[in-house]
Amino acid sequence: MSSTYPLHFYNSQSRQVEAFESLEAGKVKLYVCGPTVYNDAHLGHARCYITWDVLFRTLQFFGYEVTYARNLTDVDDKIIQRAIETGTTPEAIATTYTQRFHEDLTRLNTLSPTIEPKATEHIDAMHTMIATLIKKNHAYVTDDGVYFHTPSMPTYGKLARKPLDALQAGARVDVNTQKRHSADFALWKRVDESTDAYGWASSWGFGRPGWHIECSAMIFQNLGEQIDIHAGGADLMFPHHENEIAQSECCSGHPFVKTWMHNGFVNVDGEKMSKSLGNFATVRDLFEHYDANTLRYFMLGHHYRMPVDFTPDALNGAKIRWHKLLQQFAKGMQLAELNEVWLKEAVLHPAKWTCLEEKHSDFVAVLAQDMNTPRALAEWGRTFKDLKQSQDTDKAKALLNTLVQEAWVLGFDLLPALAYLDEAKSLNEGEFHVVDGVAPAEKAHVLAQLEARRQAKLAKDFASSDAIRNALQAKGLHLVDRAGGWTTASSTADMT
RNA sequence: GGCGACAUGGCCAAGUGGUAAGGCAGGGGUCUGCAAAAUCCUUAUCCCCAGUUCGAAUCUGGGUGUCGCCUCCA
Repeated sequence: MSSTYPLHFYNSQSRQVEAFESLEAGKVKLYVCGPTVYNDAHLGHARCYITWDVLFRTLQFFGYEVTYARNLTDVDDKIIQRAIETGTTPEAIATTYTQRFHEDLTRLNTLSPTIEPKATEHIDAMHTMIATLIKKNHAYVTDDGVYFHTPSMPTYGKLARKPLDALQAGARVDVNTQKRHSADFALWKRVDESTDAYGWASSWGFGRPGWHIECSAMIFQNLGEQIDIHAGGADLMFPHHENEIAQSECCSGHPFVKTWMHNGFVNVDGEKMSKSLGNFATVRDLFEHYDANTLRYFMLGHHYRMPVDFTPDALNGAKIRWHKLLQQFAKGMQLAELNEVWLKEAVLHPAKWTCLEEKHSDFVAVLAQDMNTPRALAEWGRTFKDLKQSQDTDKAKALLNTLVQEAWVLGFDLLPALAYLDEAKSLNEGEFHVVDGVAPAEKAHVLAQLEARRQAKLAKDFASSDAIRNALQAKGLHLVDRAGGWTTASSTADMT
């Protein structure tokens, strides 16, 4: 189909934008580091998974058959710590937060990855890799586990460009005297089974896997020894991804990842948002004030590699913009005489594009150039503008179809436009409308007031009509007058 | 200390050496009894200095500032 369209991505390893060529024609193996499930996802996580969701969608848009693996780290000291604190088991913590993670991501409208491997289900694969690394003299056994010996790999540090001697110079003193080199890292960590029963038997004693080996093993088992794209947060580049390369390449003897991609952070007051700094806003908290599309619009308004500063002002700007777009979309549907049934069908089956078509040209070009979503949003906005200025039913239909297809690539859910369609329809039918944010008990009263105001306006008793308007506005209701004297009232509270 | 990234209008934010996308806010017009909403129009020479070039926001060097990684972290 369109798999020949030239794609370009920034490769963190070469530090430049490269022409993308998949290992196997028409197919892409994509791996993204997933969460450690011990806490709710915050906005930083949301950015990560939205970013790579768009990459997943983009690759498909360009005709690739993508195998997208995103793991779950369900064994980790933090999970165990959390279990101890709350008097439950690590498994229970992992299950709970895995479920909550899925709920959050579903709400964020991310596509499910093709596979979602769990660390605890790949212990055997880790053991196999560790055994191979020991055999090849890249790892050694100590009293407290197994370590990867970094000097055994001459090219160690090639991703983060941190040669071993540079690491040593600036490194803080490592307390672990068992390690032969301060940069060596654990593949397997032994624990005392009598006091710490959460672990697995191994040739090197009862214990738990090191963090880095998990991802390598999950990739080897599910995608193979060589993949096209490995993505994750910029903070994972070192040491996590560096160590993955070391283990994987020393184990297999050939290149591990073709293109490394890293997303920038979400900052708060100029500082990285993180659990350790405690300055995070969870996705769940944000859902109380912002819808998923708004969060996505906010994120995609920034290039994925750049840092994003999280401020209420910026998020509100995205919210206002997004809802204007929905409104325009609904108006367009009216003009094109398209209904709810059409939208639901179009959203469900948007995949019939031909992305080289003229109508997609600018949108496609900017996405193909290192996934420039800010530009893509601008191009998308131009189509909305065309729609807004369109007087022609057929043209509007075509534009709406384009918008639906492009919304799919960016991961926006257009179904909320139906609320605006309802609003527009009800006004056409000649009635008052009260939308979100008005308590049911209040609604009858508000409708009565709106009718009284309408009568006053018809009688040109503007003093009375203005008095009613002032009273309603004092209650936090926002009035929008339409033709025929009809009015829509909505709560302004949800626009904060 | 080592390595790296970034610095664009009131705010947010793109930008492939050829003369600054888009959004929010603001200003003006239209519409409306007024207001709101909607709609149309509208606002920059790109941190500083030097250099390369016919030409630089875009390349080079030097400053200044901010952030990140080097420790768990998306």
